[in-house]
Amino acid sequence: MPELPEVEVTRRSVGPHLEGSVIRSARLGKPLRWPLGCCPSSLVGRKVLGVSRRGKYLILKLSQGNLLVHLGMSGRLLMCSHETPDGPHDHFELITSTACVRLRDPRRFGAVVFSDNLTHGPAAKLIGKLGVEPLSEEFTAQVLESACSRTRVSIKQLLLSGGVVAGIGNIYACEALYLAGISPDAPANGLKFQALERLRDAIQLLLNRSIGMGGSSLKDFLDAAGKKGGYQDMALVYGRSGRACQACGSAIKRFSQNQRATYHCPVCQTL
DNA sequence: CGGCCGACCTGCGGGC
DNA sequence: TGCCCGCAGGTCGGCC
Repeated sequence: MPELPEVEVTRRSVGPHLEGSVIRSARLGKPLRWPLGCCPSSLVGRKVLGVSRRGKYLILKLSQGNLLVHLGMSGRLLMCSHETPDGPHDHFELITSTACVRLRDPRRFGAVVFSDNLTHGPAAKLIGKLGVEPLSEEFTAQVLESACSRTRVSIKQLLLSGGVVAGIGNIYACEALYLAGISPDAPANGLKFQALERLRDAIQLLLNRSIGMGGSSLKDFLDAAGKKGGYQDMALVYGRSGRACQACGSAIKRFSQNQRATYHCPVCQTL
C-alpha cells in the first residue's frame, strides 16, 4: 500500500506524538518480514529524538540506536490508547511517556528493525542502496539521465527499483509516466534529457500533491489518526482501466509489466 | 553483476 | 451460499 506519500503522511501524523517522549514498553506480535534484531524490553527508557523518513522507511531516532519501520503492502501505524485491545493484525506496539503507537499489518510484509547505526548493520542493508530522495534538490534530471544511460530496462522498472530514486511505487510510477507522456515500456536508455526533465517534474508534483491530500487510500490506508487519504479519487490512470484519458478521451489501458499492473494511455504516452 | 522470478502472507471481490 | 482463483500499495534472495 504505502508508497512515499503514505509514509510521509504517516510520519507527519505520528512524529509529533512520539518526539521527545520516552519508551515505556515495546511488544511484538506475530513475526513480521524481518526480526526486530533486539530484545523489545531493551528499548525501554530510550528517548525518541525524532521521526524521519528515507524512501518508504520511517526512522525513529532513539537516544541510543534507531528503529526502522516499513509498512510493507498492508501496514499502517495507528495512535491509540494502551487500553485499546489489540486487533488481530497488530504486530508491534510501542508505548511511550506520551503515546501508544501500533503497527497494524494483515499481510505482515512490513517490519520494525533495530539498528545501532544508520550507516552500518541492519539499517545500512535496508536503506544503504536507496537512490536519491525525490523531494530533495539532489533529484535532478541529470541523476535520472546518468542512471538511465546505463540500463536497457523499462523506465517504469527503473523507477520501481528504488535504486535511482527512492520511494516510488506502482501507483506513482504509473501516474508520473502518464503526466510526463512517457510509455511505461520505454527502455530507460532511449529517453531524451527533455523527457527525463518532465519525468522529474511530474514525480515531484504528484508526490507533493498526494502528500497534500493525505496520500492514497486504495483500500484502507489511514494516517495515524485514522484519517483517510484522497489521492485515489483524483488518480490520472492508476486503477482506471477503461475510463477516459483526461487529456485525449481514449480508454486507459491496463497491462501486466514485470508481474505488476501498469496503467497508461497508449495515445498520450508515446515517448 | 544485471536482470528475471518466486516467495513471503492475508483478505477481498468476481465468477461459477 | 460457498468455493476457488486472481489480484493487491513491496522487496529480498536465488538463479542464470
